[in-house]
Amino acid sequence: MEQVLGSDSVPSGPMDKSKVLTVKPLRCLVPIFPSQRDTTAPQTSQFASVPPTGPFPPGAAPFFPFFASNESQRQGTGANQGRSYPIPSPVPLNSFRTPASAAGNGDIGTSRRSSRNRVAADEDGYSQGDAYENSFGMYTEDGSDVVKKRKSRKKAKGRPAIAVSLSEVDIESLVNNLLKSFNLVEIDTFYQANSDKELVERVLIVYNLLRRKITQIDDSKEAVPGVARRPDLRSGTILMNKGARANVKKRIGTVPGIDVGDIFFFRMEMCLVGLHAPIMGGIDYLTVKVSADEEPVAVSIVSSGGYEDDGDDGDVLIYSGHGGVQRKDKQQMDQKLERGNLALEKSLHRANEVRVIRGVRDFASPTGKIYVYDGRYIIHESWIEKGKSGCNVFKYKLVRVAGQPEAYTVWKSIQQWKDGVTTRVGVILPDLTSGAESLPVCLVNDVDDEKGPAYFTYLPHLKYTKPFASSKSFLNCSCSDGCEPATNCPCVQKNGGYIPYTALGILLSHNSLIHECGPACLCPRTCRNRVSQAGLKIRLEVFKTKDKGWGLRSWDPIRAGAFICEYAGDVIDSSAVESDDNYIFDATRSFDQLEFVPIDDPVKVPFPLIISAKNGGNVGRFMNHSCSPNVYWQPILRENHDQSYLHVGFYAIKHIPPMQELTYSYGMVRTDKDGPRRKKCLCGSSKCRGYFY
DNA sequence: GGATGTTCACTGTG
DNA sequence: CCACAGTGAACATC
Repeated sequence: MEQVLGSDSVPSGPMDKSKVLTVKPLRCLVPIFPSQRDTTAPQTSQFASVPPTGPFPPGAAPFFPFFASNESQRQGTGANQGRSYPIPSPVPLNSFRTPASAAGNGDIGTSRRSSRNRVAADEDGYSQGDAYENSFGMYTEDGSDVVKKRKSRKKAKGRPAIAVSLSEVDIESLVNNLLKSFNLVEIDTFYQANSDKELVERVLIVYNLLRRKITQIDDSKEAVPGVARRPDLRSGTILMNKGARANVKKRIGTVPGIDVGDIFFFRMEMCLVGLHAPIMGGIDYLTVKVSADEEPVAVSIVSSGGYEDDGDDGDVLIYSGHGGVQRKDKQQMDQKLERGNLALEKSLHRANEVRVIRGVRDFASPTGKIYVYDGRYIIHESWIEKGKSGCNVFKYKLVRVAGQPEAYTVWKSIQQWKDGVTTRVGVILPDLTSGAESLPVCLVNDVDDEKGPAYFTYLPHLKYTKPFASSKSFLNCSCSDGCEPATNCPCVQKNGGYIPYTALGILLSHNSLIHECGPACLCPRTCRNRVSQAGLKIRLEVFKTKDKGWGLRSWDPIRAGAFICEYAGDVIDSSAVESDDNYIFDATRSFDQLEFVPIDDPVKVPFPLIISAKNGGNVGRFMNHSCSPNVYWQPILRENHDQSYLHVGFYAIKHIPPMQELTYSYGMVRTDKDGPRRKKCLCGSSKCRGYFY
């Protein structure tokens, strides 16, 4: 009914609202002026409120010198300095980021080939395990003093307190190692304000590594009541204080390094990369100078679901303003035209773009949410409605700017495919595994008329004719309820005292050999330490790519670290490799250090495993190569008395949105002398080597 | 009165 | 359920 009000409020401006509201705005409403610019034009810094060189928000820049000295001081005393692993010393500080301004033409990434020279270093082996693991294994005492300390630290913002608790020292050195590995130690101020894809990705990956690691540590302690269990916030604060963040400068419109469709699993992630700054609030805005006056302008909103409604059109969003809820007693009251609400109002009149992030329920983790960046919207109208309690609520109608890649609508389509409401176009087979997997795997071709890949037998698991023999005999566990962290279960011990996975089956740390429970272990199939044995958890599809044959992608969003599938097939001897076999997985190849996996010693594969999936295999055989992959593999060992079964597990490097192709690096043949096996690479990445194995 | 430092309120989340 | 943190804006001090 109020729609009537809404429709005529467009031309008549804000007067309606001030009439309805007795509240006077915090800042006066200056006269409306037309959007002074075509909104499709790039909006780089028209409203820049922060000069590129500062002054900087407190908490970021001023602390760099401090941390730098802290860093060098720590060099000799850190918890793992005594270890023999080569410290990734001053890091390949590839002098890296000359201010992005200089690279105005966006020619990034061409100078990074040098990471290759690290390959030579790995050839003489190393002890297994990684620095992070080991540095933690030593201290698992309680952290009861941590709580108090964190409070008192708040005063001296960002200053690392004198080490009180051993585990805090550990976290400090873990963080420093991570930051060094990913070249996030002292980010150029301008680059920090105006970032790019590289920085965004590195920040996100470090955030997730840190968060998972802290989760793992928390997990291994017995629950201390009162200790905050929010690794998401804790790791976020740490990175904030260290300045390891991107796009600090707020901006209207597109954020460098963030693509429409990108997904996030925590509010903190969006905060760290400058997509949406408020850690809780739904509306982000900045203040712009208008002659002598200032006014707020909205930059992004998070719609956490609930009230969007408006039927099936995924390009329209009805958004409610904030406020109107008494915090203490949860009393409802009228919303006021201030802060975010005022900013949205201003954006409406200026016809500014507003980024929209849609929160959707995460079915893999019912308590969690996934945030989908759905691109830029324009506010078309606003009005006031009476809420349930009879109080005034602001409503804004946003319409998606045309010409952007699909994002949220993809999610809607997938949901409909799953529900059987609509059918996927181009389906050749609804389940190419014929029921061999716990979930169906669709075979789809919507690009040409090829009817499917060459014949093969679907094998859900790796087939061994003979396991690797071991000289020693392994203990099996007897955890009848499944293995738990912080127990003396032999399988947990083999993993350095931890279970390598979270309760959700997310891999907790990179670069370690994963010891899963073996056939003789008495724990159930559902044990947390049998993630790769539990079958598919992600709804995958095999699809025809434009130019790379068949490929693999997912209907479900995938979290960084999630297990995707193993590489199934027949374990063969190196002498049995046929030259026309395009489905070889060869763990003895050399694998370039992945850019987004910590620069640590890579895991040594304990046995020379070669798998052929030519005649038989699983979905893993369809995953294509890429020089900048979103998936990587790790060896998994399952032991059984004196036998070892080595498996290859695929895990997500980063969060992967639905329908994005899954790729990993096939590696290089070590003795390659420009041999005949080289294949032209079509990955299309800016870092493409041009060929693979 | 401009610059800088401090405190507080506001915002849902996991 | 409830502690949690970034930010803007008001307030305080230089």
